[in-house]
Amino acid sequence: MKFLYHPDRAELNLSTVLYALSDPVRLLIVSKLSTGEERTCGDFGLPVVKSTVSHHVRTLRESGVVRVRVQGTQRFVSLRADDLNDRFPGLLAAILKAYNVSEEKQNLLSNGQQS
Amino acid sequence: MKFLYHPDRAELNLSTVLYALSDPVRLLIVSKLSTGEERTCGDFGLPVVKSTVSHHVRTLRESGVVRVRVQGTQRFVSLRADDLNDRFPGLLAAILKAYNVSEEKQNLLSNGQQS
DNA sequence: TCTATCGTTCGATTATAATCGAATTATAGA
DNA sequence: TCTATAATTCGATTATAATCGAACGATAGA
Repeated sequence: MKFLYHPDRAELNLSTVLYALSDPVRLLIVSKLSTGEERTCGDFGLPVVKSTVSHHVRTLRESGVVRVRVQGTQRFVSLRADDLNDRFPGLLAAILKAYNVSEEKQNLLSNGQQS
Repeated sequence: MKFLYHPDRAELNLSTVLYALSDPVRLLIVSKLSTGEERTCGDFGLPVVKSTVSHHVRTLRESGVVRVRVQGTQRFVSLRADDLNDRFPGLLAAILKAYNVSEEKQNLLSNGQQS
């Protein structure tokens, strides 16, 4: 069984988090997690193959943006909203709000698959 | 005389802006501009050579984070706070606040020069 | 016109990362 | 034990970018 590294709340680094959130695919993942519910890796409906999804989820996890929980053959991914809010108050909300009014999601999905 | 490209307010792109802000040197530049005053490129006191400063200022300009104004042999750089606030309300403030309470500035400057 | 200053550009190096497909691992369930 | 499923890892490719030093360009001022 693999150990999945997650940085502690106090170790969250601003540039690292901003970098993790600066990729369109990863922004889409975070947007889909913003309801607060968990999703499995296969459940994101992303326009990239599964090994690429795995790479992006790992980047988000190692930066501290998401938490990954193993159950059986699946990984349940959730937003670390509380930790992010503690360290960077208002940041996640501002990014999600900006993302939702932008057309970035549409740009990404118009060449890929749907919700 | 060179024409300096600046994206319009409406063209600001979230992932591009986040990427521009995900570099420690560029975060330091933005932090120093956050008083609202202009600075020249040579005036940032960064721990990198001037060609690297030029590269970072260009990245910030082309992403829409800063405006660059030419006067004589100098470039006056300022934050596009109004444009960023219009498109991404709260984002800049959250990032600056997070940056100021972090130790990233210290990390960067401890190996370089001061203020 | 000469020179110093400010900044950009260029070329090179090095590092990082986004992406894919194939192979692999781990687990649940028949 | 066998098989299907979920996801990771690996290797390769391609692209991007951070950094430096050297050369260049533009301008102000002597």
